[in-house]
Amino acid sequence: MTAATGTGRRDRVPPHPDMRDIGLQQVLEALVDPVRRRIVAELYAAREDLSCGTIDLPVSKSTATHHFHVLREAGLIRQHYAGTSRMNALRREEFEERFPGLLRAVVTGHDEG
Amino acid sequence: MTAATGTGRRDRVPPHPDMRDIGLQQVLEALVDPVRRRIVAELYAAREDLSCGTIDLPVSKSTATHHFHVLREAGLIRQHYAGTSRMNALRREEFEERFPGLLRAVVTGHDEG
DNA sequence: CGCAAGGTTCGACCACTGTCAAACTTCGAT
DNA sequence: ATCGAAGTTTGACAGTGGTCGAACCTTGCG
Repeated sequence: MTAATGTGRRDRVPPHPDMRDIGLQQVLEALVDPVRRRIVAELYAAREDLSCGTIDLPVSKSTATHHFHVLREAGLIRQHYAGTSRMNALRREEFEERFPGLLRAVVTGHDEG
Repeated sequence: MTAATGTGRRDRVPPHPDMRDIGLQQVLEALVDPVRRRIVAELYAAREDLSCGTIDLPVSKSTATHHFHVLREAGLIRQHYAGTSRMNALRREEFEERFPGLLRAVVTGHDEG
């Protein structure tokens, strides 16, 4: 059913929310978790797509999946498949336009982890 | 040390943490709550001390007390008594120095409540 | 084909946190 | 000295969300 967004191939491309539908509440809920902030920080530093496995996290795979899901729903990352790997990238510009200064402030303010 | 900001009269001045002891985690946990963000936003706009009662919140008094406590512990506000009223003010400059851009980004990104 | 690598889904569990009512404290005014 | 206004403290409760293991699904490859 329903040919997700676009390409038409398989719906192996998960649904990404429009940035205008993202609320500050949702974003802060996403960023309050240290594991998720770590993901964001790594993507911020990497400046390129990273597979889930590339970012090593102190949690199980299923938990990691959960975190990536939350970040995607909050408009922070974009995901797509490359083989069996799921690639992740920050939605920098879009996010910056929607919440100016926020990403930087959060990524910069590192002190734990 | 430290001399809790000011008068020295009674210790009706609650303990305020040193800004250097505040972590990003703590700050985000404080700012993720809509009621607390509302408090911060009002203080941000007011630019002067406000008593707890002045800021009307959709919660009971005891809950309000809790929220102010969290904000104080997170280094976001400074409190002192004036009669039976407890006055609150943002720790603007200090906070800005410790977490540049964060306060503005959060207060600016209003969309809910 | 069959198998391993990389992720996902599904329940279940547990800790944390926001919430309130009730009783209490402190100060100012009557 | 008494009363009310403004907050605080305490205890209980409920919802949420991060966590895991186990079973499952895709894709790439030999």
